[in-house]
This record gives sequence, structure tokens and C-alpha cells, in this order.
Amino acid sequence: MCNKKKGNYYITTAIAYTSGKPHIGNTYEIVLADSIARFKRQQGYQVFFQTGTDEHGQKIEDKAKEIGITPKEYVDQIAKKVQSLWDLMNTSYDKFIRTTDEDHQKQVQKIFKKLYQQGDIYKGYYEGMYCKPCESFFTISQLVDGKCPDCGREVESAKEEAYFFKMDRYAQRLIDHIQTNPEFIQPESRKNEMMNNFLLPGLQDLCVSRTSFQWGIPVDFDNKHVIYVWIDALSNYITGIGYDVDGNSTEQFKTFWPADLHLIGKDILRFHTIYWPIMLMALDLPLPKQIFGHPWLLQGDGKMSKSKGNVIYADELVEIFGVDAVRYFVLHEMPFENDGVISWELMVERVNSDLANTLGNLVNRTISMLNQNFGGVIMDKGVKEDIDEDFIQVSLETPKKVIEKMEKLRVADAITEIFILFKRCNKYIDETMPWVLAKEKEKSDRLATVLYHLVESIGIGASLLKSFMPQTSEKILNQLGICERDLDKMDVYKWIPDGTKVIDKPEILFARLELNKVLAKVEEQQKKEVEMMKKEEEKKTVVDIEAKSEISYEDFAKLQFQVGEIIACEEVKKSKKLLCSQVRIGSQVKQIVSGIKAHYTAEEMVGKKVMVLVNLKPATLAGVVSEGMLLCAEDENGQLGLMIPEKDMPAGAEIC
RNA sequence: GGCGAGAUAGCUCAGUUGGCUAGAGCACACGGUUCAUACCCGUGUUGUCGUGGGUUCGAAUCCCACUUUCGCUACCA
Repeated sequence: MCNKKKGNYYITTAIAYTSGKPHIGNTYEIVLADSIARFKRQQGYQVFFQTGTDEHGQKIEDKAKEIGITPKEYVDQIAKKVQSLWDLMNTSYDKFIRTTDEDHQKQVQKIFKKLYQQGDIYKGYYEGMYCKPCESFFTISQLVDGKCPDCGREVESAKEEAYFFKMDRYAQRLIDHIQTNPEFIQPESRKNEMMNNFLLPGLQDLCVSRTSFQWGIPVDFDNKHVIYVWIDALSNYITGIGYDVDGNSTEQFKTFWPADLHLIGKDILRFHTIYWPIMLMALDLPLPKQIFGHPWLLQGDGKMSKSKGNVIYADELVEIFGVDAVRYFVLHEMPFENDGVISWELMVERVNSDLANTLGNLVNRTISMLNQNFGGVIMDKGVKEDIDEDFIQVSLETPKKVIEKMEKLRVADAITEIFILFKRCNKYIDETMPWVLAKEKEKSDRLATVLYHLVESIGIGASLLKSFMPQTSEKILNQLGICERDLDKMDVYKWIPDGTKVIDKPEILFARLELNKVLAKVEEQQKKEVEMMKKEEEKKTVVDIEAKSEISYEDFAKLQFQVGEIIACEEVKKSKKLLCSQVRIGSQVKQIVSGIKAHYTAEEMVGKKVMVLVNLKPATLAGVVSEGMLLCAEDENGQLGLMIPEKDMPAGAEIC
């Protein structure tokens, strides 16, 4: 179909961390990447566009624990949310990678091993400050007033075994690369930050493993350790397209690596411009061509915060304004280097002036005039006047300008160029005054020509708009009854065949909005959001169950509870739910079967000291004898938690 | 503390190597127009270009000091 391939283009976004729902600031990145990917495709490149989620780490482990589900269940939920948001924004990614994908994990383990065997990674000690109650390490710079940043208590210095990546081996090569490739780090001002803060003073070795949590990819030759975020997350750019450490990389990898563009937030520039290139050097792979650290989209009045209920999420914006309006806003308002601002007021202003007035109204009035005068049929009668020349000139220049801006990744400027064309169209209508021509029969051919020119130019504009506002572009072309124009066919001003018919009744592309109404809606949405949060909190803290009838003390005294230490535990083979534990109670050991396999693994049961009902009549469950009961608390979702004494108690201690 | 970026019309921002009588869009006012979503077109107002000093024939643009905002400051994913 398309045999004019210009070459390959591999673009990536950062993978989103699955600690929560991404807000509009995070969503900006995927839309920006999407518009670039789509434009490259429009230009005839074979594009591969990758995005995804980063799903490991302490935070995830903690959050999952808090809610009472497994980390995997937790990240499954969030990853789903992220992906559906990306889909809502109509982004055309080719691959959505998750760091919990099996093939990714496998390669990351192999990468780690290879770097270790090569001597790039060595085992050492990670020294820092340790907060006992919080069970976490901090660097000195992280401390608040020399105390734990989480709980404010005293910390003590401590060591943790860890693997480190030797940086100095490649540092000079990287410095040279950055200096000889000025386009490597964009925008350029960020380059200095990296050079001055890190590279020139000398790099410290990077800690690449952890023993303080489990939710990560295990180091396969040293099980205590999990691979820390950097090697895990950054590798997605190569594992996602089929890199293999042993040399069996896919054709896809050979086609697309090195990446043309890593699009990332400016906050993670360090990892992408220093650690990632060094990793690649160690793997003997070429470096990505460009890393672009984009600025942030901030909210006008103060920082977004969940508790204030003023966080703006993409789906809320979309509900009120529609996908393309949101895409337009984030792409157009985001400056190249400095942070941009978003507010409901600004959003309404842009929609009304640019989308409703300039663009929507232009399409609408053009179609109306065609219908009123020519039954909707477009005919080029060739009655040109001098006044047309400049208009045609602008129409033909616009595609060139847009391409030029996109070459420099100046997406906002590219969109501005397109809208300059639409404005010029409106002006052309005033210059030619079609409603005057319509009154004189002998001017009919001139009128047809004018309207033809309009459709031609709008067609150029709409085709150019495709990468940025795909749905709108299509709607306009459909309403005009014309085809999309290829980027390389924009130099001819005679594209539309005579006799093309526009739609009978123009459909409003963007309705004008009243700020008051929008704000009222927003308030409603946010109220709902806050209420939902409250409800969730309540759910979290309180569970009501059906009351049982009162019992006497004698009834209670019949029950004997003791602390039991689980010394061994295995799954009951025949059963889906049961775990069989050997529980030390005083000097004796009881075998107890419990239906908690969905909540605890056999391994993690071992060593726990739990509350046991010891004088329960033995029973046989799934063919296994059970001599008591482990007591659990259950929440409204059926999540179970073992009862464990608040202080360490010896096995056999009576619970009374 | 160190390194870096910014401070330009009511708002959001452009201003390349010094030549600007300082710009654009939005908002505002007036005029025109009526095909169209009270829309479109035109004209216009508003600025000691953060403060003070210096270099220069000439500085928003270069240099110095100050005020102020922000980013990075190494393991947070």
C-alpha cells in the first residue's frame, strides 16, 4: 500500500509508575509522543511507538499491602487504568509494555547477569541511615533535620548488601558523546545540569539491587536481591522490541534500535542521559539518538493535590471538552522549555476562540454557503482574481512550515501554523464577500471558485491537523466530502475533483462553552470525587457484620486461645484454598489446616506467630487432619489478615 | 551552600548573532459585515522589557551587583 517508506522511527515515552492514576500532567507526555508518532507516519516513516508501565518497587509493595491485595493484583488494576486513559486520549501506541511481562523480566535478569560477569556490576555495601520502626534506608540528603523523613524519629547508620554499577568505566565516553552530539539532550539547557552536577564532578557508582523489599525482578544468581528500578525500568526500551542478551534479538530490534527519540519528563533526565547510555555502552549497543526532557503542565492556582480535590485528570477534561479539545490544549499550550499552565478558565478560552470560533465556525459557514448556492457541490470554475494569490500562497506554504516545526519537535508551533491558515481562510471570506457575489447571477462562477478555494485550503489544514486532532481532522474531511491529502502532495492547489459534494447539514465541531456552566460541572465532578474518596476511606476503616446473640463468661471461658509459632507450612495438594501449617504451641506441635492460600503463600507463613484456637475438636479437611484454628480478621472484600500479637510473645503464651 | 534557567501588555507567551518606532494570541473598546456557532474582518488602548549601575553611536538583547520565582544537587520508580 505504502511503498514510499522513508525509514524507521522508534519513539518511546517513559513508562508510567503504577502507584496511582496519572493526572493531566502525566497524560501530556503520551499525547505529545502520539502526535509526533502520527506525524512521522504521515510523513511515510515506519514508526514504532512504545509506552507502558513501571510496576515494581517498595511503594507498590506497600500500597498493595495497605489495601490487602497482592502487588501483582494492584499493578494489574493500575496498569489497566493507565492503558484505558491512553486509549481515551486516542493515542496510537504500538506496544504497551509492562515491567511484569515475563519476557521483559527474563531479559532483565540476563542483562544483570551479563553485566555482573563482565565486571560492570559488583557486590558491595549500600551505606545509609536506617530507621528501625519504618524499616527503611535513607541517604543523608534525604533526612529531615537529621531524622527519618517519614516518622521523624532518630535514625542510625547502617549497611545493606547491594550490587553496584561501576560508572567511571564509561563516564569519559559519555562526556565525549554528549559534547560531540549537541542534539543528544534536549532542550539544551538541561545538558548543563547533567554535566555540571554529575558528569564533570565524577560519577558515583549506582546501586542496582535491593534486599529491603521483594516486589521486583529477582537477581537469579543471588536470591536475596531484587533488581532495583533502573536496570529494570530503563531496559524496557530494548526488551520491548525484542532485544536478547545472547544475540538472538528479533528482526524488530534490529530494525528499530537505536531509538530515535526517548520522550520523558524533565525530572528523570538524569537516568536517561547518564545511566541509560552507560548501560547501553556496557551492553555494547548504540545509544538513542535523542532524549527530550519535556516541561510540566502545571495547574494555575497552586500545585495539584489529591486532598484538595483540585487535581485535574484527563478523563474529567475529556468528559467536558472532548478528546481533541484536550489534545489541542495540552499540545498547543505547552511551551518548548518552560512549564505550561492549565486551568479550567484557560481551557474554556482556548476552546471558544480557537476551536469553536476560528475553526468550527469556518467549516460551518463554508458548508452552508456551498449548500445555499450550489446544492453542496464543489466546482472549480477557474475565475481567479489577484486577491486569491496571497491566500493560495499561504495555503501552500503552511505544510512546509508545519514540517519544519515538527523537525525541531516544536509541536505547539506546528499547530499554531495550521491555525494561522484557518484564520487566513476566514479573512479570505471577508475579502471575497461571497454573500455579495451570490446576489449577482453573472458572478456565480466567481463564487464557485471562491468556495472551491476555501474547501481546498481547509482540506490542507484538516489534513495537517490529522496527527494532532485525529477525530476532528476526519470529521472535517467527511463533512466536506473530501479525502485526506498526503503530506508530499501538498504542493498542488488543485486536489479536489469537481462535483464533490459536501454534507447537507453541517455538524457543529466544537460548541461554544460558558465558563460558569463549565465551572459548575467541574465543581460537581470534584464533589463526587471527594465523596467517593470519603466513602472509600470509610469502607477502609469500618466493617459492619451481623450481630450474634450474647454469651455468658462460662461460654467464653470454654475457648482456649494461645500464641502459635508456624514452624513449617505447605500447600494442601488436593485443595485450592488450604494451607497446612505445623504450629508450635508451648512444647507441642499441632497440625492446622486453614483456608488462606489466597492471602498467604506457604513460605511467608513460616516464622509467623499467630493467634490459635487450640481446643477445637480435630477435623479432617481435604483428607488432612486439622487440630485447631488460626484466627484471622476479614474485611468487606473477603481479604484475610492473621491475628498477630502486638508485642513479640513466646509460642504457647495464653491469650485471655 | 553549589550549578543552572526565568522575570517583557490585564492573562498566556514570542523576541535568533545588540539596530525595535518592543511583538503575537486572548481579553477590552470602537468601526465594518451578516454566509456562519452573538460568528468573522479591520482599527485601537495598555508596557520606565524585575531594580540599579556599566560597555556601546545604539541594549529587552552583552557585562557587574541586587531583588525575586523556579529547576537540578545522586539512588525517590
